[in-house]
Amino acid sequence: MKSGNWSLPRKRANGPPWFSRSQVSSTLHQVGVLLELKGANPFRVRSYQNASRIISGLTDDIGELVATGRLFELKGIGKGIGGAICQAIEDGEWAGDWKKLHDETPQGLIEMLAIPGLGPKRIKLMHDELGVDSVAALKAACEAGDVAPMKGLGEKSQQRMLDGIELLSRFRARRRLNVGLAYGEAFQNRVSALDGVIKAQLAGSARRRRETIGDLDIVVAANPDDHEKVSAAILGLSGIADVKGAGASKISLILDTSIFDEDFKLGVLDNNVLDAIGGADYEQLESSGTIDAQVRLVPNEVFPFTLAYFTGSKEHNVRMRQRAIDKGLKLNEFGLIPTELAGDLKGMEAAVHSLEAASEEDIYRHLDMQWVPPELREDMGEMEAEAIPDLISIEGIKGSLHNHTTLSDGEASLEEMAAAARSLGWKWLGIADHSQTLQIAHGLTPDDLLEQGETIHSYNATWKEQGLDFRLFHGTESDILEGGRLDYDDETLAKLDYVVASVHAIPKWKGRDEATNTEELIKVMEHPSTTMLGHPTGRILQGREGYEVDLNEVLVAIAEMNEDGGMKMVELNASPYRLDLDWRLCKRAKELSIPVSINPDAHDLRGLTDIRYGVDIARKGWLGTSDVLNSDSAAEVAARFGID
DNA sequence: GCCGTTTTCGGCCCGACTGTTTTCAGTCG
Repeated sequence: MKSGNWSLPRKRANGPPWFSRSQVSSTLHQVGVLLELKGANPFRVRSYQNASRIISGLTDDIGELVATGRLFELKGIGKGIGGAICQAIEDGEWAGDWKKLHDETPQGLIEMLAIPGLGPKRIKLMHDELGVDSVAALKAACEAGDVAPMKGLGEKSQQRMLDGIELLSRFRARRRLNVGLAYGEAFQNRVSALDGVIKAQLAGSARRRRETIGDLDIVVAANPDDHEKVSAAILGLSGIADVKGAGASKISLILDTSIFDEDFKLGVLDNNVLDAIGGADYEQLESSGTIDAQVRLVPNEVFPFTLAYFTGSKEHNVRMRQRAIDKGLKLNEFGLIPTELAGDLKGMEAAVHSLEAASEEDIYRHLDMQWVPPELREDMGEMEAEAIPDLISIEGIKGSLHNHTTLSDGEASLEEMAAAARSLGWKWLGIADHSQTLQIAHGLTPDDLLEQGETIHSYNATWKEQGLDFRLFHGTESDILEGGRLDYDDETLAKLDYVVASVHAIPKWKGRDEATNTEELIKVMEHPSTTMLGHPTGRILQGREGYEVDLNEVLVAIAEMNEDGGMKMVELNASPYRLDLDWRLCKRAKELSIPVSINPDAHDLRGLTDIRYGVDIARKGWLGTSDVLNSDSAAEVAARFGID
């Protein structure tokens, strides 16, 4: 989940609150992991992980929760954890035993957790018995043959650890949504086409549209008589680099890029992104990449249960099982079984007594619930919600703002971008090239910018005459300069349809504290010409963390500006390298009635189609048609901008 | 560590697979 610095966060310059919500959440997560490595009671570990998730999903101000004592009303926050949070927020001091845990645990043990097939118990064993305290030390111990003779281990375990270390060094454990989905959809298509397969569907984090995906889960329905045949056919598919395990109902594979029908290509990335993810070497690495996949083979009548189970999330499943238990039912991957009929029967044997379900909808109905779209299954409010909203879909997208052309650092002309947007069925397109300060991206001078505006207006006039239902909007992606200023004079800005304000001087912003960054973002949003905040944290997924900022505070400030009839928005940057605004905060924007603008930030024609990842994340953030600017007609967008 | 029409200790979701065992522990999802 969280990566990066494994130390307790330092308190901010002025408080209380001395720490932010996200700092508290990641600290709880870390303490949970450290406890696990220490061999603590697994339920105690779970309490910390639970609390971490609860805190990360909060929208209320944490300082206020502590001050009012409402923190303790949250289910899952009790005397121990809640007390420690209060102490941290009010006094700026982390609990003594948390500090001790951090001090006593070697950094290397945490890194070892990333080795596939190696968990906290064995890591502790290696540390206690062999003094292993790093990935390198473990590798040396395996190569020296010190691991195999240990009790409960053997040659194969030792080799598995070496394989795991090799895999870790070859590729990072998680993949971005676009890459994970590309593998997943290719694999699903191949499996679906096999003889004897009734249906095959991607589950897991890919189906839930997490921003990164660890491995693929695919659920396959086939008649039991065909299972052996189907299993053999799957193992015979091209695109399989290795088979890690194969049982009667589960096959564990490693896929490589030969699963794709065509060569694996990344498309055009902007330099900012490319730098953060490792430059030109990255494409090479990705094109020789692999991904793990788990296949579950089940009879057709069991399929909905298995699909729901392996879609997860784990947290959602725990809540679902609990709900089933409350109704005298037992829910697992084989069925939903009345407890008195289940008795001591296990797995498929108990499943013959299951309530019937033709689809996931039926499972939820048996539990008196509305079907929950997979994107929402994170135990982030979906279990308590009175109604599940109608989520935005790709069909509801009529256009997007924040796209680039050859005038700045894009690779397609204005005309080409407009034509590509029309071919997607869009009714409008916004062009927002970089502003003058960003010279590395050929930021536009005021003259170039205004000339681009003239061109756009003349196209619009021509299309209107021709009766063509398409319109361009003219904007800029203005850099946010020192002191929260925009990058053009007010007179120039006033001639634009809209302004996306974004931070690009990332190192500078990362070198400052949260309060200053938050203040400057609010300042720039207050400028009358600013329409929306672009990629709000500047993060590059698996490349770099964003700058420190209290986005909740920024969103609240934007909402206040809108109270006076303003129409300020926030961007959900749809680039799979960004997906920023984070989905966890989309829900917050919705609560505050701030329109979210899903923007592909396209630098070429193919880049426009990145909108799909933005839609995925918007759905994950509970956004419906009315919450998203992109579902507006051109006339409605114009009205929001206050233009004809 | 959290929770409780179970008010105070006992339970906390559950199954497959692997490798090591000869009945089970560790890992994963």
